[in-house]
Amino acid sequence: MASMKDVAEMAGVSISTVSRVINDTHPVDGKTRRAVEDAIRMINYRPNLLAAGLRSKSGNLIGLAVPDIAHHSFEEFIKYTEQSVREHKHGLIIGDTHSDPDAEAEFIDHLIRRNVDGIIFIRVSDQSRALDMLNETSIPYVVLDRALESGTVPTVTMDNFTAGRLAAEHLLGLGHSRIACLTGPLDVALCRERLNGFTQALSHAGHRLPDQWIFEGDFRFESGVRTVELLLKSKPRITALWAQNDLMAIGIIGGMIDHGLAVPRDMSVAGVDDIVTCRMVRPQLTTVSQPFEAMSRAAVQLLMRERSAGKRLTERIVIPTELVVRQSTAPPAERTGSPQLKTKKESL
Amino acid sequence: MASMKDVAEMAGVSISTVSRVINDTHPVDGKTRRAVEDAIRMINYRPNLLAAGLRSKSGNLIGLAVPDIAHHSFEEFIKYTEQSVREHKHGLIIGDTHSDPDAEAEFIDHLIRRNVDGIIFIRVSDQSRALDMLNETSIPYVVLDRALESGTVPTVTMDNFTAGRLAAEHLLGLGHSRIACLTGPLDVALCRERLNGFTQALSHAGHRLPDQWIFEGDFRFESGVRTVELLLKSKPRITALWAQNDLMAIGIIGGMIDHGLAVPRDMSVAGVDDIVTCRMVRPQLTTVSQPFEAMSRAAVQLLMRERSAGKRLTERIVIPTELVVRQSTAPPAERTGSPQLKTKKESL
DNA sequence: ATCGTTTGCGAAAACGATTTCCGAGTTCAG
DNA sequence: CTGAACTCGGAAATCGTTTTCGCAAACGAT
Repeated sequence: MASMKDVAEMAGVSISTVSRVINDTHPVDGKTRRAVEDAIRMINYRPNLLAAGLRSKSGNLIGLAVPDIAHHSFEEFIKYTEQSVREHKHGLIIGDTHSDPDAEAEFIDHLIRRNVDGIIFIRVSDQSRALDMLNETSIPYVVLDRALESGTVPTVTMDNFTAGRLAAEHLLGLGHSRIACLTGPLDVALCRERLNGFTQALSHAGHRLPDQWIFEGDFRFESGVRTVELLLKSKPRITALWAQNDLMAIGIIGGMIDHGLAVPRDMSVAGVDDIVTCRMVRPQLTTVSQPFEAMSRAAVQLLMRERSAGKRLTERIVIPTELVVRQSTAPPAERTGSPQLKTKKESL
Repeated sequence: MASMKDVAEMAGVSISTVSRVINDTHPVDGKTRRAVEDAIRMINYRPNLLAAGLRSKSGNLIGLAVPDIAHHSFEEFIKYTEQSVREHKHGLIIGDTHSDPDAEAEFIDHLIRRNVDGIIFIRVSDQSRALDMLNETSIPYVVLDRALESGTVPTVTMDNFTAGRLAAEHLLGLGHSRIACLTGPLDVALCRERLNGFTQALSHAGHRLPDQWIFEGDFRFESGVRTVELLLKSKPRITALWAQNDLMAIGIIGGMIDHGLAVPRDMSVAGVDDIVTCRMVRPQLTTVSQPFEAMSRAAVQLLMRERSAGKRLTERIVIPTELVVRQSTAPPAERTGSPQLKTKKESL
């Protein structure tokens, strides 16, 4: 591989000058500059990023820690983060933590050793060692999608409160009043936040959300399926359900179909995220969008700003969200006299 | 950050010895070794990967070039590749090429400058510049999932021929004889390979696959939806359809439901890949599995072997596949006298 | 005419590891 | 007892950049 030295020799200048031409870090005479550029092209020179990073203490890298790479709720974060990182002329190094603190710490250790310029966490846990490790360095980091309790960590989240409110208002608007909710793990702040928005909108409309209508899930498809079983057992006669993410909502739909029930006929279902799968299932899922691209961009930009500011910023960026109406929600069916109810195998 | 020098001083040895302890590259006396290890722990020393990589010409990195990070058919490749790479104590740097040769070349350039130890392509195109660039270096690479025409490139693929055969045999076994196929782009070798296995199994059973029953798609969900429109226009009276990937198969199911048709009642549908979405849609999709994990592991291992062999290997690894039967396939319905046919809005 | 300031460039010192070379002491076979 | 081989470890070169320092020439303002 050709090195700067080769370029310098070929162009008849010093190594320093070559570096200056490449990085535009100091004025260089037009003629000299052209000579260097020609030489670079001539011998197909590629600046070595390890050497540059070693000296300048910037690996030209961003790290991305994800709890599960193949999880549908994260794939778009990964995609847009990569895109944004690349626009900033950096590389993206990705690590799957499997939600395991040890794996996470190991990955962060690896990143530190690589002189990364910043790290993005998707859904780090509150008691993660990783953030402590990073606080001993000067490496900027951002937590995406999950605000932490401690207010000192920079985060980028969607407007979770409004998400809950939008879902509730949509269902209320269709005429529903007996509405249940399938939440994520309630020890996670964003779930409580979404739930707050949801209940507040309900109570504004004069409705309550009794505790028996709140189901706690784990954000995975199976949660939704299992919740249908619970519903069939307790038969709370609800007419609509809002799941706090799409995967669970799709699980609800699947579970209902498995029991001979139909959505939205027998129950309206809505979710959160607007993952691509929403358009693949039937009925297509009504949902509140997670602004994946805007959030990813904001996270990368925050990192870059933090780097150039040279100090930790503790911003909490909140990206607005909106409702996407599709097929899984409709006005509540009349409970009696409806002919199809008679042919149903089961009912809620 | 502490450096080797600090460790050496603290342990009262030379830098070389510290390096030898860390890399186990030369015998070191037990006492000295312990002194060094203590010092390392004491000052929380982390070897710098950039410095190490610069000198040893190994970035401890694997690059992964993907046409679309958020595409469901790839996400499991990404996940398992990351896992396998990490087991080999390397980092994974990921790039989305958007199937664009320029973006791809730019990413490869970036990787070369980082002294990566190997590169995995998912579905590189035949006329990609990237492979030429790499052939000028000594960096090993592997193409995952799509065998190239030119036999000199190391590849890891599933057994595409058998995939086609398994799909056909399954549908034949259920009693179908009028079976259509929705292929991927037919200029792609693996699609023809799958089709060959499919048609061969059909003809072994004494059936033909007429040209009008072969539809060419692009591996995306919308292809499936669109194909249903075509089927409704030409009404070929087929009873089963095999799509060459799950996304298109799920599109078929969606399109049929949109037209008041049901799967497998009105048509059996099968796919290829066994992505997680298969279990989320209703009916759950019968499919031929893509062995994501085995393929990813094989690709990473091939890279590592190539590195230690010190020369290009041109292996073509083929991983076996198997049929996964779920709900979207069933024996063909009787075409006449079937009561539900009368209530259908449309029919194939 | 003089004194700063800017422009333009080279020499050389980092950055933090690995690797080569070498030398001193031990062990062991013949 | 001797030479070869092995064990252990230090000094120094090296990887390919960036960055600091210094110097000379040109420039602009007083």
